[in-house]
Amino acid sequence: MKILVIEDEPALYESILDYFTGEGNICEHAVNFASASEKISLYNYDCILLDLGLPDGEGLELLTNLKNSKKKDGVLIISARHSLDDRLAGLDLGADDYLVKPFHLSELKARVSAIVRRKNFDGNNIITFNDINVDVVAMKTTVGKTEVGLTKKEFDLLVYFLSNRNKVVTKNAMAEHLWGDEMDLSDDFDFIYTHVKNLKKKLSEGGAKDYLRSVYGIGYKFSDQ
Amino acid sequence: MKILVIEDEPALYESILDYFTGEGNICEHAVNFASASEKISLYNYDCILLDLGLPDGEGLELLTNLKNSKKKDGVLIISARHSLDDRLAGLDLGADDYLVKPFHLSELKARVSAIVRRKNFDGNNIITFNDINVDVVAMKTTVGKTEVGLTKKEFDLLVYFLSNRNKVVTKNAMAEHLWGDEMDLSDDFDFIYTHVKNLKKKLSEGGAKDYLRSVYGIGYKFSDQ
DNA sequence: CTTCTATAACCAAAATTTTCATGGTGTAAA
DNA sequence: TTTACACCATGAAAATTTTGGTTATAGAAG
Repeated sequence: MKILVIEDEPALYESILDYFTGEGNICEHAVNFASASEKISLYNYDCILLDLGLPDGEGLELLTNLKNSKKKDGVLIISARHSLDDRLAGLDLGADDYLVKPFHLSELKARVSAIVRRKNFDGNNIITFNDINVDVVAMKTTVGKTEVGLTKKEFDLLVYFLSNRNKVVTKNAMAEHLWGDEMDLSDDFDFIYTHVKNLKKKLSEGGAKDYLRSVYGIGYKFSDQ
Repeated sequence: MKILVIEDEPALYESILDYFTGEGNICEHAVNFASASEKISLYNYDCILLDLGLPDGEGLELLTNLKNSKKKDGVLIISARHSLDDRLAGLDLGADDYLVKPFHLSELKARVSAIVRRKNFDGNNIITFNDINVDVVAMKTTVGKTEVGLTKKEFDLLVYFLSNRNKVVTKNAMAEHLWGDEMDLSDDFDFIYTHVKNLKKKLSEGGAKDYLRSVYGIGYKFSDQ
């Protein structure tokens, strides 16, 4: 994921950059209107984090320019101004979301992810892994040309595996992803085995190879070998 | 990976401990300044999770003491204080990151992993030693192009050897790192021999040279000669 | 009411970790 | 040099933990 951070306050942009870089994203950075404008026109970003209070220009103008071009980068406004007017002005001009300072980085991340998901699944909403195709919008899964009917949990599980292909996913992570905070992590979640088993069974009935391996003591890994 | 959780609120530290233990890590725990201070001085941790609001002392002092010693444990501050000043104070004293409560456990895990990666592997997921490659995220080990399947203890042992390459590691240090304080250090841990043997066997079956030498009366050394 | 889905409970199977017994090896002192 | 002894290596078996598969039940959806 590629992100542009437009922000002049060093303490803030450093922590944002560190954070998103640490998450494995590509981050760029602009401290003023001029360099931001140049970067926006030259490159494409999955999401632009835009601070409204820039030293040499009005941040909203960047947004106007962006929208006048054909670009479709996501825009998240971050600003200390918390009046409703500012908020509406930003959203009216086509920003995807608005976050008031100060905020938690995890909050910021959640918002950015939401924007990117919304944008990406709009056009290209199919995840592919060899002969497996998953349409996340139509919630349809095919192996080769045969469709396999998955339940919701099975589907979520598959999407999670596919977006973490070739990595070991722990059972904790699976539980947190599929069941969120409702699930007490000290509970046993043996029933994950049942969902995993059902998913494997349906995939193999559809004719897929056995991509999913268990990693003893840790979790699972979805990969080629 | 060995982690120390310094936190006095039972609900929170229990879920953190459950989570990280479930991920296959060694976790220890302190509820106050005194015991935290003792553990920090006696042992080494990959990462210390430090809550600033302790009942009997100022958490930041622990950080100061740690930095004054030669230790290089990673430190992640977790705190309810979300002012920028608090944040900067912690980072100025040498903390590696700062996370504001409340947070998601997966978020915490990501931060801890990032810290450990940065410290131990130059921010890289892959550790290399001649023909040996270890991907700590995919949990995959290869010698040349052949993959060798290691168990968790073997894997941890190898990672520990590789991050202490060309140094002699004592058996005590190995035991402490792989088993933490569940293991009474007065016990004999002869079974380390077994794990070492199994690791050596699998590596040599994969075609690796015999990099691991025992150092009589001390421990082992993983190196070229 | 019927059918499908999600969770629970249970036991069997598999993998890992630890224990144990035995013999070999390095070191230092006699 | 020899000897005693602690240390290390190894193989096999026991103990423990984790996973797989079956079946049962509750609850939602149709």
